[in-house]
Amino acid sequence: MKMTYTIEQLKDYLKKHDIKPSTIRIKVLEYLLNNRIHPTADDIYQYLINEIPTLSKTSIYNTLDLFLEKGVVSTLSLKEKELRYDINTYLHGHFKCEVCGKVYDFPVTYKILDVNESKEFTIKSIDINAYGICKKCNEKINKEEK
Amino acid sequence: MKMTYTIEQLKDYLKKHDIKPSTIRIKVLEYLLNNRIHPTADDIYQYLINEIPTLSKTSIYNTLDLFLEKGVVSTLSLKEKELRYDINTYLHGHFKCEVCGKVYDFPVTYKILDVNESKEFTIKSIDINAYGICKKCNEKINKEEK
DNA sequence: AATAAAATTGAAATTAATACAAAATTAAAT
DNA sequence: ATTTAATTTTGTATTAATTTCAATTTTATT
Ligand SMILES: [Mn+2]
Ligand SMILES: [Mn+2]
Ligand SMILES: [Zn+2]
Ligand SMILES: [Zn+2]
Repeated sequence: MKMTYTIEQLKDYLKKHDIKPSTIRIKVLEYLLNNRIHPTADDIYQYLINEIPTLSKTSIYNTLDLFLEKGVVSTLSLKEKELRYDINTYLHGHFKCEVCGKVYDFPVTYKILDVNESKEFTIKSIDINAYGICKKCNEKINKEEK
Repeated sequence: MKMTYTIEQLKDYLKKHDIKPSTIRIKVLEYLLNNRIHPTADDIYQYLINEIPTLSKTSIYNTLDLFLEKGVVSTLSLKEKELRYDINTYLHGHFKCEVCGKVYDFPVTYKILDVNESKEFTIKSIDINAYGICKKCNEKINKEEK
């Protein structure tokens, strides 16, 4: 993991979101900022257990629930059992490759928000989740076929 | 539940989707066609257990998995534990009211498919899920406030 | 240093979904 | 019609992500 943020920066990030900085919270935030792979709670746990041997899974859930409440993360409910977490809370779409399992971001134009014109609902958030095959996997498949 | 379909119609519906009609499959299909509320497997089970006292939950899962495989239903992965099923497999968006919990359909313009222009992914399906407050709940809240 | 508040842990409970073999039903073959 | 094979349904056990919650540890306050 690239070390891109100083402890002070991470602490400020949390404070700005009305979260008291603790060791675990800083580590989880650092992981999320440096690993933008839409990790699951377990992904985060498996990585951090190396750094904090006494770490419990519950602490990861506690931290992520708090982050969610304070708007530090958003969740991705893709068609899989585990919930994923995203440190990027700005409007953007997600694409899951059904071959390699990776989840990619893609830009979403404001056109999509035309939906919001509807008088029926007050929309607070929108998720746009696409499924298919990514470029890399497509190329691999084409190679094998020829 | 309004009886809108004859047994023969239900059988044909299944046959057209390459599914052998059985009692349970017909009943599940009938439920899905007459109750367009995006039910969970348990919703379907709780209703049908009254009609088929020997019914098992596994049969509901088996049936829904088969329906999914044959394209009779699509699934909704909203930010909740249970998966929901939709007999409407045409492109449309979903709105979940965070107050009453109901899931509504809304039309999706083809604009959204501009996303598909991307050279990075081959998109096979798109889910558009919105969250917020529905009209009914909004009105109720406004009344209480005044 | 003593006390209170907050954060973390660990074990147990919950629960949607899955696995799978046995039983029951339906279809095909004799 | 009876036997045999194929399919469907059931029931039990298992899995695994998440939740609950009381006990412990850490941090902040007096
Ligand atoms: Mn993202
Ligand atoms: Mn729908
Ligand atoms: Zn891929
Ligand atoms: Zn509502």
